[in-house]
Amino acid sequence: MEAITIKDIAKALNLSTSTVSRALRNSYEINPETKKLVMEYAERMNYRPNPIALSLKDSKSKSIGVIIPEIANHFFSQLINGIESIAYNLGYHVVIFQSHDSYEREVANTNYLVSRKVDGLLVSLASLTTDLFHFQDLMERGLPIVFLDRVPKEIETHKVVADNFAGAYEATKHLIQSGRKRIAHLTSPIYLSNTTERLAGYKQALEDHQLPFDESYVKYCHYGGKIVSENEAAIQEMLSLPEPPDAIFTASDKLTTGCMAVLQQKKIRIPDEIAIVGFTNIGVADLLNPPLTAVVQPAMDMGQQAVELLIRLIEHPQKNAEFEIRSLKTSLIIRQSSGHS
Amino acid sequence: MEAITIKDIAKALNLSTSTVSRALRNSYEINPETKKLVMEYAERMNYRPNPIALSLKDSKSKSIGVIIPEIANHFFSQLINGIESIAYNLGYHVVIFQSHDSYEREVANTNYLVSRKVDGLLVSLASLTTDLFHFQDLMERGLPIVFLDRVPKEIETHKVVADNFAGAYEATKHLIQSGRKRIAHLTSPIYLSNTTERLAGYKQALEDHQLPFDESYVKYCHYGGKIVSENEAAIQEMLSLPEPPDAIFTASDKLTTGCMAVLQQKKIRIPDEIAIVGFTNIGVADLLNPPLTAVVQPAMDMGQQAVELLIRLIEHPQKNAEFEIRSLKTSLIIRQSSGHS
DNA sequence: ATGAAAGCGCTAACAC
DNA sequence: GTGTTAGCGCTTTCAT
Repeated sequence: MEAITIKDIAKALNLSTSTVSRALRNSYEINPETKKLVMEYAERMNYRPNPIALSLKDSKSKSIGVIIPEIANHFFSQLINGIESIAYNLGYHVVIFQSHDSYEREVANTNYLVSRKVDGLLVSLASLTTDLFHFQDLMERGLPIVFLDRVPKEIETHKVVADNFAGAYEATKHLIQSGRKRIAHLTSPIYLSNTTERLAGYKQALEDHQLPFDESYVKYCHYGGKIVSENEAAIQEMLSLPEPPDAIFTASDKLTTGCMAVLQQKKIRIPDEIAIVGFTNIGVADLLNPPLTAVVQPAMDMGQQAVELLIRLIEHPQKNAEFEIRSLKTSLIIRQSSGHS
Repeated sequence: MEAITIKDIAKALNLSTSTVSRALRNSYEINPETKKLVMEYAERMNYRPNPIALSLKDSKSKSIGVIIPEIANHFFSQLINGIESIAYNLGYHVVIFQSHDSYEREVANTNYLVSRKVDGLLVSLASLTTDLFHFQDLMERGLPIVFLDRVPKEIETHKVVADNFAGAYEATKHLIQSGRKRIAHLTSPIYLSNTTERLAGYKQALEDHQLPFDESYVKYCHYGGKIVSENEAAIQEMLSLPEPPDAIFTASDKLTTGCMAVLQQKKIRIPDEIAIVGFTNIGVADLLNPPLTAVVQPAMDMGQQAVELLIRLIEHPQKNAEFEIRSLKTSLIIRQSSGHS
């Protein structure tokens, strides 16, 4: 186990540690011969600099913290995929925490990551977070943060999101053009940027096609579909309306599959009785019954762009910053659940 | 940003750093009054020990490395879920790497993690790994490693697996009892422990029920279903047999969904023409067309038990060790794809 | 009961 | 071109 250190090399070669250090970093002031000697020996002994010592030295840990609602979710696991791939190539490692959509856990994770000295934070907000002090405070103290997917309006920094408005608009328009008149919207808590933007796209599509907007067709699920009963209740409410919907536009992975499950269990035929379009990155949309029409987010790409921005921020701190908001295109994949003929 | 250090406390309180250090660690040799003073001040200033300095001191990083084939996969993301939850509670953080089932990436990740000084490794082997030197070498140098799910026969250490034999046996038996006679098996490369064990369970079930074992009914997918064409080819071969199968037992998430996709595209009706049982943790098995009969692994639990074993190994290194192999029960969830009437 | 000093591995300012 | 030294934050002998 005992790893070889610069000191060992110095001793073996009868040099000082600084010379060795400089040689290894290919400093111009070192004699080429010495350099060669050192490098070859280091290579031969399989020397690896101790990253912890480096971290202690310049208080950089070459790691970034990621706080997301949950891992076991198609969208987020693809996001992580993108994050890891880029971070790895840029020499950073990634520490992942799940908030499970709880404000308290989000705060706890944030504090922990900061105490572990991450160089920056990548965050997708918990659905129940409304107070942003824990992030604002850190940013003021100079910690780079980039938000992605679920982003706060109130904080100025880089953000990477899907074009939720356009995605929702397209989904709703598609349902309208497939002949649906009473389109409901099953969505997450209104605090989320996602929710607001998707709701706006949905409304705009209705308006542009001369359909009335009816508040009672919009149901917010506090737990974003993770609690079955909540899901069921919301859908039951919709179905109990004097004019029940003939289509539902669902706003997330869990909400979509949850909704399909409830309809299936109630023996409501999709799309005959109710059409569905879901905002989801589920991998097997093709294989569902019926195959699911989906608004797909470029999750990998979102993850990649977010780390890039974060690492740029870490390595070139901006003073009076120009912050970017990147909005990536979603794509509507039409299958049978939307009843398109 | 500037975090408060022990030195700051010492200066503020007119004490030496060592006294402060001892007071904070509640050493018996410190005057209760001083102790109280220090602790209160530390609390008030929100002092947090610098974990990097601690790591450098005793060359423990309080982090564990995880190497798995891929994140964006139901089984593995649940596994990570379990791992993270326990590790977090025990004060460790988790660094995740994906091998993408490539031997080279597995080796590269291993080396990287070791150079980052993780305290231990949790590994699920890449499907193409046959040479285990990179792990053996580390273990001999004293690095604790625990394998899970895809484990090597040749290495002696703790291992956590699903009871693959029983799971496969049960799946196959279920197909037989549902009236199927020609049951094929679509699986991963034979090097994987999983593959061997599931194959054995499959064989045993056939034998116990007086059905012949026919080698041409078993297809190994080198890339485990991740390359569509390979999947297609394997299934095509099965279908072209003089006596094509009337059921397929698939050995993994990707293989299962891939198989369903191919059958669907070929307009082969499930389960009428071909029944399917899949070894998979896919979350929406219910919603598939048809609903999928599945052998489900206790992925969360497997992850949790594996970290526990690993951390135990890290904190109480065993000399002439007794190693555990934990084999956790799978459960067969019967739905329509297996044609059970 | 408290302080001084060394050391974990590395870098960099400052000698020479 | 190379060596000496101090310092990153903390723990831990060894003095007192």
